[in-house]
Amino acid sequence: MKKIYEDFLHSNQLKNTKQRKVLFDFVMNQKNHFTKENLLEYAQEHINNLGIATIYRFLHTLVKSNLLEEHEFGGEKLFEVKNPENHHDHLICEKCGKIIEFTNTKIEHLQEKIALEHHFKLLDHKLILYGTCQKCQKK
Amino acid sequence: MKKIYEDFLHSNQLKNTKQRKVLFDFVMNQKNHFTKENLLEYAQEHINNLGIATIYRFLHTLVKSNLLEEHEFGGEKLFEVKNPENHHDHLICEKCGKIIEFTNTKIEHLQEKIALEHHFKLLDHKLILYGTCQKCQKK
DNA sequence: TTAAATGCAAACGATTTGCAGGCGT
DNA sequence: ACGCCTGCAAATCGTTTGCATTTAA
Repeated sequence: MKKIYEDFLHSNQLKNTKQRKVLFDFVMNQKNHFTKENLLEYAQEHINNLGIATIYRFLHTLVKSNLLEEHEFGGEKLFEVKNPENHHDHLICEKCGKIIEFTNTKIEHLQEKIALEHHFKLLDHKLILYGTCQKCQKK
Repeated sequence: MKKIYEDFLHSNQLKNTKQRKVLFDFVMNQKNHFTKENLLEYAQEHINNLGIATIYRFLHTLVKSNLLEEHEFGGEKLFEVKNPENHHDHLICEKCGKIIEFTNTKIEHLQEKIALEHHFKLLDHKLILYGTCQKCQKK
């Protein structure tokens, strides 16, 4: 993962600055979703005067490099490390915001079939289920 | 549809102003997606000095009343008349932006199953397939 | 009559941009 | 040394809000 990133930087004549190193360290260790504030907070503990613009520029870079995925679930944008071998979709509780990840190969196959029927080449998809989790149903 | 809307207005002590009438006329005749600019353009042909704030307030009202659905596909927000009997998902060409609507009951059933497995009560879902349409593949 | 709605402009939050100086290669 | 990168502040974009005035019921 780190290697892919550094190769990406190199092949695009991008420099591995100390800001990017810190930012990438944070991202690489995220198992779940994170916001730009999470990233900013971490970064500012390590680098003085780190500007918000750097955060935005970095996130764009990672999304373009296909190492990060951007979600807009509820209000704020969430980012997540994109791992092709570990694709998943999301089930979200509308009351408490809890996010559950799932995969379903049957649905994925059906998606391919639908794309085919419309002569599309399928590149990506986004499936979000909104509901109420068990705890919130009881309340 | 118009009746549902007027009932909604009445039961919420909302007034059927000339602005809302014009705005609703536009919305009611949309078979596909439209943007707030589409709505604004139409409305300003009929009413002088119609402010953008009125557009936003009207759209909120309709979304709350459950007569409109809001999408955030690519860049700008799209609105669409919400018809429970005609639910559908979207297949989008990433090159030309073409949007195709589809329904697939098998997928819907699988979604219910997934929600059940996680003890969620399923309320809504959003499925978007991104791909390249036939025309754009040839280019 | 009176509560809600409108237009306007100012306020707002998130994101982007231009630029002068700094830093990695 | 060169060109990319950064921090900063100003600019921008979409959207929201406060307020004085108008309008539907």
